[in-house]
Amino acid sequence: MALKHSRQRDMIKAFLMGRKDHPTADVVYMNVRKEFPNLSLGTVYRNLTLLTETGEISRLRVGDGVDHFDADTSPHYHFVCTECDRVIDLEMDNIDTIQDIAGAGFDGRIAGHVTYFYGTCGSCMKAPQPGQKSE
Amino acid sequence: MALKHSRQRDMIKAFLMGRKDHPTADVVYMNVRKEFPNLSLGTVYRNLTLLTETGEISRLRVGDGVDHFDADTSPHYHFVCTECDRVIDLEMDNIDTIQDIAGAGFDGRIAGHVTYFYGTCGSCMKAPQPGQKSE
DNA sequence: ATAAAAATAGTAATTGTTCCTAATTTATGA
DNA sequence: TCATAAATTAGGAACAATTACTATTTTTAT
Repeated sequence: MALKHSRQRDMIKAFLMGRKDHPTADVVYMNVRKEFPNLSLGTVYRNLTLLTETGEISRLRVGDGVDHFDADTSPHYHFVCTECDRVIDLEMDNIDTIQDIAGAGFDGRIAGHVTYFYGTCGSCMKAPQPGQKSE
Repeated sequence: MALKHSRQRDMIKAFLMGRKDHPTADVVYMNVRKEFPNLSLGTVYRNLTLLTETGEISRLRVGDGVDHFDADTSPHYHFVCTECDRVIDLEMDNIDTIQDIAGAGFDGRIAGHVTYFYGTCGSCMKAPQPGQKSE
């Protein structure tokens, strides 16, 4: 089970590191494929899972039914725009105290939490009507 | 489009109200079916969505890839046990200030947030090894 | 160079969910 | 009470995201 090197995995990780949005497996596939035409979607999924397991990237489940991936593994939170569906990094103070608040009076052990914020992003607030759902 | 009454919808809602765990569509289907043998899975999904839209129940996306439903629509948080997968209600103080913390220095408008806590629940902490995944 | 282990491409299968259609139920009101 | 229209249903097909399978190709250590 010793990890072996693979060009595909390198490309996938490099692609993710070059983006500040949070692409889905399909977006990774579509893009990496441009330079690696016979890349397989299964390979993308397998490597995204593998990289998640080794902690090199992280998997984001923001509730839209599709997994997003983030090469920035430092602890931070995400905002999901309900207009354009973009997933945006938030720079904000630590809120780990919510775990203490949640743990008070709870008989189990709280190991972590997942939080995402939603609303309207800056560009959608400025922008007119047209929903310019990006990808 | 005026809502009409339906026995199936009543049964589905009644079933949900009688449970304090947070069943998935399939669990609802399996159970309501016992008293309503020719219930269709599509009907369950459609009504769960409908009830969610009218605000009578709420949909929970805890990151396990399956939607859970909750007849308790009062604002509260959930804990997901990573051992038995149970989704448990938490009684805890308000943490809405996290939205202000997140909003500071963000150029969009934050309308809400979704948070769930995870760890080991009380009964799994007491219990021996065997993963007794319930449903 | 060789051979074992790991990874790949391509495709099939699975899962959770939504969509479709003809038949049935529900609400209305003559 | 009966007819009618609108909403809902059962059942199954369709769909989207993801995982599993398998023969072939790469990688890495000898």
